[in-house]
Amino acid sequence: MENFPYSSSNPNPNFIDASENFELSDYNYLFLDDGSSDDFLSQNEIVQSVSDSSGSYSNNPTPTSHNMQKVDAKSRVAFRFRSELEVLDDGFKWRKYGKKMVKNSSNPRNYYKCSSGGCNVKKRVERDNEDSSYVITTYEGIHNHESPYVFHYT
DNA sequence: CGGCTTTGACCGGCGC
DNA sequence: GCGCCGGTCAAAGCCG
Repeated sequence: MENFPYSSSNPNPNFIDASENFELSDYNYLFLDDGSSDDFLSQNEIVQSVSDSSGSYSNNPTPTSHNMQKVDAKSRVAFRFRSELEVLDDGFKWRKYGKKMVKNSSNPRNYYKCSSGGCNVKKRVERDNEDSSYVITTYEGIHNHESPYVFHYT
């Protein structure tokens, strides 16, 4: 879990605590975008890349220090993990601003924005169409503040 | 009363 | 230009 790609830009112990909601082996790092191009993978392509690789991600980038740096530059990150709850507390306050049924999925997609003032980070959450015990969460942007639940040990 | 959800409307990009 | 599709707005309602 020390390779959690968001840890460098958003140190957040509470997110790691959320691991009790799913097995670590069920945690799948999906996609990382440096923002240099706009051809973000469609949701179908993301789901496809998961079912194809069945747990091992030889074709996908792994969170190295190199692309973690890229995350800091732009950041668009998708995760897929087993969870009964759609929204697990990742330490930030989110305000929902939309819900949409997307094509090729029977499940709705929910749109959230970080409710902290001036912070423009967005997040979208949807269930995996083929295995509804999985949840796909996509983060976009970098918080201009740290999590209100980060504790400092001095 | 203030902040958040809910929900349909609205809008912009893209393909035909 | 038109309609589909995904993303966002905002009015109304809900709840503390």
